[in-house]
Amino acid sequence: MRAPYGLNIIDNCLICPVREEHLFCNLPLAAVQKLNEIKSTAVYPKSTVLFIEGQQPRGVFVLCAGKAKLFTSSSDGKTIITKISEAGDVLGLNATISNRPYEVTAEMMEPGQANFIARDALLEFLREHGEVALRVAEQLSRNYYTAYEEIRTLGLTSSPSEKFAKLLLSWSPDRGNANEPAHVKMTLTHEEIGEMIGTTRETVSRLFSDFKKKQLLQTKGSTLIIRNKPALEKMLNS
Amino acid sequence: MRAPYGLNIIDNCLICPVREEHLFCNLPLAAVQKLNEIKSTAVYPKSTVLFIEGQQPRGVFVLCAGKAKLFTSSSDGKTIITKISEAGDVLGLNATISNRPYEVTAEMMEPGQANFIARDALLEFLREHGEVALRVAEQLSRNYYTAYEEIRTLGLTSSPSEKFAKLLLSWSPDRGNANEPAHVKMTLTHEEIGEMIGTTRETVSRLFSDFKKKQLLQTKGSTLIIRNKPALEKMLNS
DNA sequence: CCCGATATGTGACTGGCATCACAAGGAGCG
DNA sequence: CGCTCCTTGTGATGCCAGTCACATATCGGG
Repeated sequence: MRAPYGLNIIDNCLICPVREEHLFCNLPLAAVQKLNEIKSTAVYPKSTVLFIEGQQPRGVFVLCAGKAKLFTSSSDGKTIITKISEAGDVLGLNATISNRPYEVTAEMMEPGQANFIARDALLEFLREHGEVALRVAEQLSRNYYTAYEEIRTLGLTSSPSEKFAKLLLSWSPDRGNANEPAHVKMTLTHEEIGEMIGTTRETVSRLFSDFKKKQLLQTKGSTLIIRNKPALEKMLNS
Repeated sequence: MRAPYGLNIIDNCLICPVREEHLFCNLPLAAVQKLNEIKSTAVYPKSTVLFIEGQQPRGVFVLCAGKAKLFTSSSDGKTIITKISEAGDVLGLNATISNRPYEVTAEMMEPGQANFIARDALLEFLREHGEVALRVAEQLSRNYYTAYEEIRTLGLTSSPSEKFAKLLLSWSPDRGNANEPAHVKMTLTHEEIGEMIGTTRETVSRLFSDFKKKQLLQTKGSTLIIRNKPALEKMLNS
């Protein structure tokens, strides 16, 4: 099956390639089948906005393919990106469960596909499948942890360079020799990086220069080579 | 029944004065009775640390009386207070549910009392009482919202004065005539206020001077009088 | 392959806030 | 009552990062 934007549509959760790894994808067969019934699938082009911060929650989106950025903005235009979501992630869960407005805006960064599950159907599903409700609670507390990481970064990390180092480390694979250069595909603009660490485009640009001069970093097209992980770690304080 | 520190002990959840309002306090009778069995009550003096960020979670604390501050610190000593908890609040829920280290330290700000529920007992209780699990999920998503508020404050609110205005507004009662001065009991030091809005003691002191000069604010002993709420609101950007 | 739009590099300037320093209130306690 | 410790007020100083401005590079679509 072929969709626009050159994607293969995944229309059955039972045979989803990311089924094993994620919240709604690793459940008893009966539950997955039920989920498969109440979801609706759609394909989205780049820059599609799935939902906007402040909207009443209509339901959750399970991202099947593509990346999405979650961000929140102030009225004067300042923006912070709180998360880059990938396939398997569930978007809008907190708002949907608590029936409060979406706390972020979700926007596709590349073409992708998502399953939508309406709020009512989800809540009914959770009431029927009590074991999944606890899983949802666990997912929510994972989200909470991520949020706390962000709070620490924003509140305890004073300098942009430290935040930048932190971000680079979060990108570099955990495993692998610490002293061996790590290669990372970088798909964000300097502007977006700035929105992730709470600084300006210009500062990010200067940070790249600095870090390259200090042999911490190297770029090759859109590939980023992290040359000195231990040195980056030494820059952290939290 | 009398306890040290001049507090009355509340040893039965069934007759707890805050029973109606909060997570574990507004449940079917059978559930409350079960909770009452698995909890253990203790009284804590000021400055007691209930748990420390990074520790493996032992269980949750239900605060029955007194206030506690939740905060996280970096290794170089910088601290941010993320929440002031009051009677009825459940502390350590996220860590306990997800079995990850406590994400904050909880410290009593005044003498108080708390019920402790061990992790194993709590999880068993939740499995038996499925309806409560969903309530827990709701509570977790409320926590998540609070965390997001904090992220917005830290990330989108640039100037200390704006953050300070935000804090003052969060203290002033929602109801009541907007133009009428609101009286608030202030129990925090400037240092602690600084830790709440991510600035220094000195800056907080100067903010008080400024705001008083601008007729926004007035102090009378430890009572704080917010004189011009609309003007404070106009200072916000998010 | 070309062109407009978008992204990036870099200099100059400036202001707000952290930092340091010290003085002066205020509370608790013997 | 007077001591000490904690908290608060306020000046002087310096620096980092935001802002503005403009040049250059790179991307993507026709």
